[in-house]
Amino acid sequence: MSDSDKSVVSRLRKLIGEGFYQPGERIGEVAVAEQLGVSRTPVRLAFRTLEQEGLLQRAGKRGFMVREFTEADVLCAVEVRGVLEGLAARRLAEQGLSPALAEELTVWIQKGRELLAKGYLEERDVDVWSELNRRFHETIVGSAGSPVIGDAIARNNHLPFAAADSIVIDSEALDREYRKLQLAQTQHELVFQALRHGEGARAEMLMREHAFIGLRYGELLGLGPGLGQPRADD
Amino acid sequence: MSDSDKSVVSRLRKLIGEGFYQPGERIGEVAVAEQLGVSRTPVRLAFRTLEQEGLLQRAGKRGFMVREFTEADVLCAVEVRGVLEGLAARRLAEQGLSPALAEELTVWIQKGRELLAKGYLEERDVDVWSELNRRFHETIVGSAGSPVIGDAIARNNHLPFAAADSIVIDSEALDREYRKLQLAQTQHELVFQALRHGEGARAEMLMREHAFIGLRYGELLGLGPGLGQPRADD
DNA sequence: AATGTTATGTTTGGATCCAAAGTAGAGCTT
DNA sequence: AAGCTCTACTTTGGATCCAAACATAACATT
Repeated sequence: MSDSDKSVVSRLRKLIGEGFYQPGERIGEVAVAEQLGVSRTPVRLAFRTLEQEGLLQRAGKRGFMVREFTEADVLCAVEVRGVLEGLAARRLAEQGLSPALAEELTVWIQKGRELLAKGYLEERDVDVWSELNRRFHETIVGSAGSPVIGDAIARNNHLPFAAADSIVIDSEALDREYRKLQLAQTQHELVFQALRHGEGARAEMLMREHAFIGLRYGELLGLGPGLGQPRADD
Repeated sequence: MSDSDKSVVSRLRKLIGEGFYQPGERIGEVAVAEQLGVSRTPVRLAFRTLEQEGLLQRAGKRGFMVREFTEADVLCAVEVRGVLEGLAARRLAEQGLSPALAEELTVWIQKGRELLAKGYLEERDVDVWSELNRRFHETIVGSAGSPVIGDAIARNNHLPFAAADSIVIDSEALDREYRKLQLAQTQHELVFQALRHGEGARAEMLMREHAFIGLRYGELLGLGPGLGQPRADD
């Protein structure tokens, strides 16, 4: 995929994620091509990619439409990531952590501890957490013995609300986010503990539960049973 | 996707699955276009689709190559299907089976019983089982409350060895296949039982284990610890 | 007036053309 | 002789052109 081709896909992904195109709306090749200032060819290629990613779906015989996602879909996508990351964690626990891998995971655990040690959260901490969180998850999934699991997770993460780094959202309420990240950090440490001790089932269930943190921790803070907020970063 | 476009994708999928192109081999647009008797455009579109499906991967800066799959990948893909179908089953058990759904599942259970009642397997029974097995799985996954899980499974099933209907293989050894299908039928009935009683965890674990049937039952028959055989149907 | 048929317009899919990027090979220089 | 550079060829990506399919609207017929 060339740079500009990739750019068409990601620009389109961004536009869809931002709700520029209404869910259910028919989306034409020419319109998008003009909008993005390219010819129809890269748009046609991008449509196929986005169809596979699940952001677009066929609109009858002709053309595509923006896929509509319900709250149930969001919940399901998070659960899917949970079971897949859980599978990765269990496999990793069963095959045993190599010293190098334990070292690697310790790094991200430690960075998390340092980030939260000062007892509050700053604006710029958000990116740091996002990065270390991503690396922690990537390391586990990438060490599960086959890229197949990671691929499945990556495909699921194309749904903009399902990705693991869609946790941190509200830069305005940093104290609430701090408590959320504290819980996330604890969960990371528990997963690591289970992995080190070869406790496959425990690692799996912890990882599954961890997936819900972006979704359900709001209830603990009295925000109601909603779905949390849309993600901030991309 | 037009008919011929779809045909290019599926014809390519078939060729790759049959090992016509060697894993790791660079695959060029012009070569494939000539081979299939179409222009480069539909081939380019198909390559994007197959890349998303995981059958092709980028070969450096230029072009694609056929993805290579190890035994570990095959095992992982089956496990991925297991946890996803397990998730669907658990959700279904937790939300409760509607009478209509129980009725629907009973049909496929019953058809399975009838198929196996005569005590042996005939050549033409293979297709019948393949169909009812597919419908049983589809019904469960399709009723899990969101298409997201089904999509994830569908994407995983693009790996030719991961699909649920890749169970039945060896039309030469029908007595061995009969015993395999007997076990599969029992597992279907146990899953159904768990679903009816709202036993989410049990339904999940049964469904997970059921995923392995195409892979591991060979060991029970003294065929060695291999991966079973490649699938027969498409 | 209502329905069916035809014609026109819109949109997608396939083919071809052109440009850009990359790779390999040959020749030159040190 | 070895390494570097320049050139030519291969291959991919983007744009445009043409054909086919589908939808819509208008007109005619019952």
